[in-house]
Amino acid sequence: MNEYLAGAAEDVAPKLLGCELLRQLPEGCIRVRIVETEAYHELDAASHSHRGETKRNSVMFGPAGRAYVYFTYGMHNIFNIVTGNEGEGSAVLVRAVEPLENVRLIETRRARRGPDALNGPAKLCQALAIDGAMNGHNLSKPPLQLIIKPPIHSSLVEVGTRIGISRDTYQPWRFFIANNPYVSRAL
DNA sequence: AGCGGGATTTTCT
DNA sequence: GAAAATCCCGCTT
Repeated sequence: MNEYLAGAAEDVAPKLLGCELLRQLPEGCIRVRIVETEAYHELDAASHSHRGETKRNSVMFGPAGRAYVYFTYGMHNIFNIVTGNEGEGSAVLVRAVEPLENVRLIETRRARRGPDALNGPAKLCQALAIDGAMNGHNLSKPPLQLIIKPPIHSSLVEVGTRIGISRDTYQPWRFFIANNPYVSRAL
C-alpha cells in the first residue's frame, strides 16, 4: 500500500479513485468507495505544507499511508491521505465517497439521505466519525483502513480545478469519476 | 436554482 | 485580527 501512495500527490490522487475505506464503529462497519479527490503538495500555494512544516501539518511530511485530519471553519474536520516520501509535505484530500455497506448508519449519523450524506469533505468526515483523534492514524489497520483497488479506466477520470481555495486556483488537481452521482459537483 | 449569511475555532500574519 | 481545502438554512428569483 505504501508503495502505491509514494508518488507525487497529483499522480496518486487519480489512482485513489475507486479505492475503498473501511470504518469500524461500535454501531457497525461502514464501507465506502472514493469518487473524488484533490492533490496538495509543497510547491502549491494552496497547500497547508507550502510554507514548511508546522505543528498542524506535520503529518503531511511523514510517511505515506497515514491520515491527515485537520479542523477548519470552526466546525468541520477534513480527511486527507498522506502521499510521497517522508520529508515531502504532500497529501490527497478525499472530497466525496459513495456508500457500499451500512448505508443506514451513514444516514443516521448525517441525518441526510442519498448523495447529500457524503458529497463533501466535511460531510464524509461526519458520516465516518473522522476527527482530530484520527490524525496520524496508519490507514493499513483498523478502525479506519484504506483498501487499494485496481485503478479505474482513465476514460472515466475527469479532471478539473480544486474547490474552496483562493490561491493557485487554476491548477487541474481535482479528480473525480465521470457521471458518478456522489461527486460533490461536476465541471 | 441561486445567493447570502451564520456557525465557531485553530492557525498564522 | 482575519482567513480558512465548509455546510446548511432561509430568502429571493
